[in-house]
Amino acid sequence: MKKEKKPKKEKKYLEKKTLVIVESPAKAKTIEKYLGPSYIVKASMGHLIDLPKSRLAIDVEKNFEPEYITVRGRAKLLKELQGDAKKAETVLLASDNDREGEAIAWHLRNAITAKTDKVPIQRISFNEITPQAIKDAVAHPAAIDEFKVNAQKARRVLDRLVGYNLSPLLWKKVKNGLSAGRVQSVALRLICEREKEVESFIPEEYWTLEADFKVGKSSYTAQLVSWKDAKPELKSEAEVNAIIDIIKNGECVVSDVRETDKSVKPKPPFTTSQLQQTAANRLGFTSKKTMQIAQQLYEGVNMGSSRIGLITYMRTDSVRISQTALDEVREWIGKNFPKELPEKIVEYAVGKKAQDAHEAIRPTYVSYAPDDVKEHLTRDQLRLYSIIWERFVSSQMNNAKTRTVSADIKAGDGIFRIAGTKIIEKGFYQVMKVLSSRDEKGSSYPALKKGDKVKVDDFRPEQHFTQGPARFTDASIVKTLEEKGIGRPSTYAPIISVLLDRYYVVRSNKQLVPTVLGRLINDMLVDNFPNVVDAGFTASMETKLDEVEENTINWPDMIRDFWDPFIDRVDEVGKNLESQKGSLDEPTDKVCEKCGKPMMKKLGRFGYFLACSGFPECRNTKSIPLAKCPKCGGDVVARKTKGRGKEFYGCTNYPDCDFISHFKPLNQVCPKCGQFMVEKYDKKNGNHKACINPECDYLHSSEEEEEK
DNA sequence: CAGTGAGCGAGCTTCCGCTTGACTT
Repeated sequence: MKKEKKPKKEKKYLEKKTLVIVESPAKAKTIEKYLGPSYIVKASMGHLIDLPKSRLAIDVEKNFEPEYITVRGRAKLLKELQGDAKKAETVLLASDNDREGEAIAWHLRNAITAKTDKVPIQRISFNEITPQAIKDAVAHPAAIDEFKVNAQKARRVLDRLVGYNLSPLLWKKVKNGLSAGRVQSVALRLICEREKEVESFIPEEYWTLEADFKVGKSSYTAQLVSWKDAKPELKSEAEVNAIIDIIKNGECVVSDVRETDKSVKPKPPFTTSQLQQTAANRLGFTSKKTMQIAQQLYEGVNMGSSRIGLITYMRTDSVRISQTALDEVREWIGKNFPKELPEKIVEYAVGKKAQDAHEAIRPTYVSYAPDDVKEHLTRDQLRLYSIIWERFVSSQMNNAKTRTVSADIKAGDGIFRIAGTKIIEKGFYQVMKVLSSRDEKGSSYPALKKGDKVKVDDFRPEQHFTQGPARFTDASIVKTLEEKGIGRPSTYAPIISVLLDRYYVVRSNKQLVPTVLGRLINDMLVDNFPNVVDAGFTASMETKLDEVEENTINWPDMIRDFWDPFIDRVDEVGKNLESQKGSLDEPTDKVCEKCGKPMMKKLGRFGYFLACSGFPECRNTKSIPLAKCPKCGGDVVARKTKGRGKEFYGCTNYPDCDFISHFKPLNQVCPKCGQFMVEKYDKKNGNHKACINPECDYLHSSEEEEEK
């Protein structure tokens, strides 16, 4: 509203400035502070120019020339940057120092030179946001690396060709709206193959034997670790009883007592994948939730009067730490735990596949310990910040040391062992609150001496079954993808989300379980495109991209080698493969209440539903009944909340009946009270079944037995 | 820790990788 002369003055002032363009706005703010008033720093917020979404936009006849357009919704920002560039004295493109960043710089340069050829444009790069690193970068501008840009172009074109040819094939053969791609289809394959292993696993019975030994007043429980000089392999109760019979009346003597010290190293600071894994395992966060909260910590939290970014950038594949941060953390450790400060900086190896554009995820200021900031954070923010802070600080502290005392008790031909472990030098554990509660407890040492005569008090034989492979979780799929070089820090969480969105996979008690649809798609892809939906495909792509980057091969040649056989195969499968449409509609034993025909289970836009098999004559549909409502006897069905689309379970008689639960009903009735059972998960009991009735305490572990 | 609440039956979907707000079609 105020009209003053200021804008004009400022405009003139801007003319003399250097325009710096980075990717992230939070980064822009920090860098502007470091560079001072003669620089103006703006953010591109990722790619502004890309392939259009609505069509292939690659001319396969003309060397795979991509047709680039301004990304929808980004025209305004691009114009603004072009305008700023025109006014500026120099433009420095400071997008991330990796393949994608180089491409962003290239697109920006092209877009700016299309408007003006007066302003000099150069590329700068840095791998950490510290005043020194930024000043160094500005002092050494360079040209855009065209070969690196070509490598990104090749990657982009390849992914587009794969995704936009395989997906329509699925629309034609299975169902509209489905998708396939170099990354998501491999992730799906991993999950499906693991499921097959889970299914084909046959548990085998085995037994362990523990015995209680009495020594004076105290009693020790020891485990049989050796029988006739070999590891005991007890397959049945009879075998265990045979051993018990032999040794029950014999003499027992402590044959050996050993003390072993072990050094425990702290873990390296977090990369994105490690953060997601640890947050999933320790805090129960999904990858998506971890990234959302990390973003909040990165963007900053209101602390008193100012807003402070608490962590460094959260999408990184590197464990590298800036010298500034190392100096700071060593000073902090020296002040607070002087005995735990190592002589030298602790070094961690950066992964071979890492592009290393950013530092590890660490607190921006070590001096903000979790306790100091807790009143400014939500519970989840605090928990995530705590594991980041602890992981970083501990990574530069001394090792911890544990001592294990183990005693062997000889009983006939058997050796029973008892061991106790304690931490004898706390080292880095001293800053670990969230992470170490379990490790730190330890157990007491057995007070036994060699030669002590002991008496068996009791035998405790126990039956076990070998455990099959575990299904993937957010943590383990991200770990596996990273190990295989599939996906990037910015995509790990979205990969899981897309598999869930397509109904290829469901999450059940934190486990990723493929659906019938997911398995059908996977079988189809593996049968017809085994070399594309394979981790090896990405590995060989990366090798070739490196060659493009070194200019030893041309990117269109690389694509051509892949394309010719691929498109032939796509055409062949399109012609010859039988359509699977409708094969996913499962018959059910439910009967349509309108016409009496059986109902079918179908997958629609909003998930599974029941539809009358008399369609289109009878258009009756309904939600899938999961259980009987304990309040009114109606059907309990899955619903989604309006906001975040989180699933919950309610009665179809709503609003007449207000029954609701967020636990998933099982197809099972409580033997104690007759209400339905639900899946629950908590730290204490793990995955288990429980009765929905709050008055009823029936509960049992799902590990106990498989009911047929 | 509490609170959570359509309609789906067809045409226009989809990739991977960067990054954050969200012009109203």
